[in-house]
Amino acid sequence: MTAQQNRVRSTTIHDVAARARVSIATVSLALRGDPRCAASTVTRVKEAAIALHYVPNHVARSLRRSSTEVITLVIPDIGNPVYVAMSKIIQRAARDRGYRLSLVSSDSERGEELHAVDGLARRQADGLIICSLRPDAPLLLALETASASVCVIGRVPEGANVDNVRVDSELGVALGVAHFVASGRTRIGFVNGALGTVPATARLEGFARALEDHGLHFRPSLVTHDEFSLEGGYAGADALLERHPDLDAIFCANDVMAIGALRHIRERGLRVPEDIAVIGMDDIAEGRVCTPTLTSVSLEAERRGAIAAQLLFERLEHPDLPVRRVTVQPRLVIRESSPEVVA
Amino acid sequence: MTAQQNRVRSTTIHDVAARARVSIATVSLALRGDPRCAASTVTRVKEAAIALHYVPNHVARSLRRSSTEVITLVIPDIGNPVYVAMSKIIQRAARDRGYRLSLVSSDSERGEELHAVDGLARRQADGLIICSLRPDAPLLLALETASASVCVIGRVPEGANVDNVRVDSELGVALGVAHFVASGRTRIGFVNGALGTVPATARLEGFARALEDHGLHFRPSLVTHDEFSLEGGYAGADALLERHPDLDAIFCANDVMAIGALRHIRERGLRVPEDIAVIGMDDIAEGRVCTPTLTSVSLEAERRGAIAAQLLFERLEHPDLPVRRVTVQPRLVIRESSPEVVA
DNA sequence: AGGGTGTTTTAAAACGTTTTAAATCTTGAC
DNA sequence: GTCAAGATTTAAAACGTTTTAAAACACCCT
Repeated sequence: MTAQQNRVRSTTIHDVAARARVSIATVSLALRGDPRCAASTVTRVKEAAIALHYVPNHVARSLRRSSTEVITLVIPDIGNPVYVAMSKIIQRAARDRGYRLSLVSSDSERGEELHAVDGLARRQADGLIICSLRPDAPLLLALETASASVCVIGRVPEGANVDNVRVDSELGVALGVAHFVASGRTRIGFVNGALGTVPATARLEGFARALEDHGLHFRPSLVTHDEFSLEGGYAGADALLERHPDLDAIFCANDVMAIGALRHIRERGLRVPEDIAVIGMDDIAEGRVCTPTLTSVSLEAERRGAIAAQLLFERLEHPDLPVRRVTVQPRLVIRESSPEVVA
Repeated sequence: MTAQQNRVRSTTIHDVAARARVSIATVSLALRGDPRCAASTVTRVKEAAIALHYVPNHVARSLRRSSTEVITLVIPDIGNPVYVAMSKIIQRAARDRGYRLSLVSSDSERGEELHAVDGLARRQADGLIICSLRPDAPLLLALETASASVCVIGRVPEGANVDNVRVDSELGVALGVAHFVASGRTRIGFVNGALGTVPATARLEGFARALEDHGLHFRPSLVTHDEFSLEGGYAGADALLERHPDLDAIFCANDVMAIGALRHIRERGLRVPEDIAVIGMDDIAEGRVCTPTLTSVSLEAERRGAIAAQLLFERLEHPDLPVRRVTVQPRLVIRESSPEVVA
C-alpha cells in the first residue's frame, strides 16, 4: 500500500510535440482537428498524445482564450427541492452547450452572493445566473457593472440593467385564494416567508389584494413571517392558529413551509383538509407524496431556469443585446389538501 | 436601458503598476502583503488598485502557481437530502481553508464521474471527494492514478489505493433488524436500492446475516430492488407486499425510499406502525417531520463528509502520506414508525 | 530552372500572474 | 567620503496554452 502518485511535472503539449517530432503549434491544431493539419500528422500527434496520457491544461487554455467554459449558478438554498429542480435544468442546458456548471448555495449569505459575482471579474466563470431572495442595492450594482454576462431569476427593480426572468407571484397567490373562496373557505391565513425578502413582499401584496378582491377583510394579524423552511412553516402555522383558531384555510409562501405547516396542523389535532385547507407554492415533487398531497401554485421553476439559461447563453454570444425581461405565469395544481368540493 | 457593458480589456496588474509608478512585481508583492514591501508603497499600490477597480485574474494566478484553490465534490444525487447535508459540511470545511467547492451531481452517470476525475488532470481542481454508488474498475483506476489528491466516501475494494471513509452499513442493517425483533416483529421485508450498487450489496448482505442471527429464515423473495428514490421505495414496498401481505416490518435501504414506502403502505390502507413498522437509513431531516416520524439508522453523513474533507486537505499538504481508511459506526434513532413497545 | 499556388508547418507573441535572482537604494559606521 | 549590510525594487523567466503571420514545402505549369 504505497503513497499516492507523487506531484510530478505533468505532461504538456511540449512533450507531445517532441514525441511526434513536430512543433507545439501543430499539436494544438492537430488535437483540435483543425482542417489545416495534414491527416497523417493528426494521427501521429494523437498517437503521441495517447501514449503520453496527455491532457490539455484547462487553466492555460482559459487564460489564453480568456474564457473558462464555466457558468455559475447561485441559488438561495440547496435544501429546497424547487432550487434543486431548477439547478438540474440549468445544468443540462449548460452541458448541452459545452459548459460546466458551478453551483453555489448562498444560504442567503450576502458574502456568498457577492463572492460569486466577483468570480466573474476574477475570470473564474464566463457567466452567472443568480436567484436571490434579497437583491438589494449593492448586489444589484455589482450585477449591473459585472464584467461578464449575468441573468437574474426573480424580481429586480424597474429599470435595473440586467437580464431578468420573473414570475407573477401576486397572481399566483390570487389563484390560491380564489380556489379557497370557490370551495367555501373565507377565514384565510397566510404563512409568509422571511420579512424583507422580495418574494415575501410580493406575495404579501398579492394576498392582501386577493382578499379585498373577494370582499374579505385583510388584517396584518392574518399573516406570519418566518424563514422559507420547514421549521419556518411549522412555527408560522403555530403562531397563526394561536391568534386565529377559527381559520379554515392557510396559504403558505412555499411548499416547504406548507409541509411544515401540515405537520403542525396535524399535531394540533386538526384535520387537513376537513378542518383546514392548505395551499403551498412551487409545486415541488414532495408535495405529490406527502399526506395529504399538497395543492400548490406552480411557479414554473424549471421553465424559469431554462429561460434564464437561454438568456444567458444568448448574451454570452451577443454581449451587446439590449436588456431583456421575461415574465412567466403561475399555475394552480389542485390536490388533496384543498379539494374542489364546496363545503 | 442600454446594453450591458461591452467586452473591454479588463484592468491588469500592469495598469496598476503604471498608475502606482512601480513594477508589476512590486504590485504583486504589495497586494499580497509581502513584508519585503515598504509600507508606503503598499498603500500607494493599494490606492491605485482600488482606483482602477483592479481584480486579480484567478486563472492567471492558477496557471502560475499551478493550484486553483478549488476542490470538487461529486455526489450521486443532489435530490437526496443526505447528500445535501454532506455537501454543506464539506463546503464549510473548504471555505474555512480558503478553498471553493465545485459541486457535481452525477445522477449516477458514469460520464459525469469520470469527467470530474479528469478535471484534476485538466487542473481545474486541486482535489476531489467522490461519493459513488458504483465505484467500478475503470473509475477506481482513474481515481488511483489521478494526478491530484482524492478521497472516496463509500466502500472501495480491499487494497484500493485511495483514501477512503466508509460506514459499517451491515452493522446498520443489523441494528434495525434487532430493533424490529426486540419489539416483537419477525416477518421482516427489505426494500433495497438498485441492484449492483455497492451500498445495496452491503445492505443486502447485512440483512441476510441479521435475519439468520435472530433465527429467522432469509429468502430472496423478502427483498426488492429499485432506485434509491421516493418512487423506488414506493414501488419496492408495493412489490414486497404483493408477495408477502403478512409482513409486519419493512426495512428500507435509505430514508428517501422509506418515505416512499410509508406512502405506499398508507395507500394500501395499512397503518404504520400498528400493522407494519418501518425503518430507514440516513436519518435525514425529513424523517423527523413526516407522518409518522421515521425511525432511521444514521450513517453519519455529516461526519463522513467532515472526515473526508480532513483527509483530503491533509493529503493536499502532504501528498506522500500513506493511504488511509476510516470507518464510521452507524447509530439507530428510534421514532414513531417503529416504537420500542413490544407488541 | 523559375515561378506561382496551395498546403502544412512553425516561430513567436500573447494571455496575466508569481517568483527568483539580481540590481538598486538607504542607512549608519567608520 | 567609503563601505557593508539591510531594505526595497525590479527585470526576466516561467506557467501551458492558442493564434497569427510568416516560413517552408510540394506540386504543377511554362
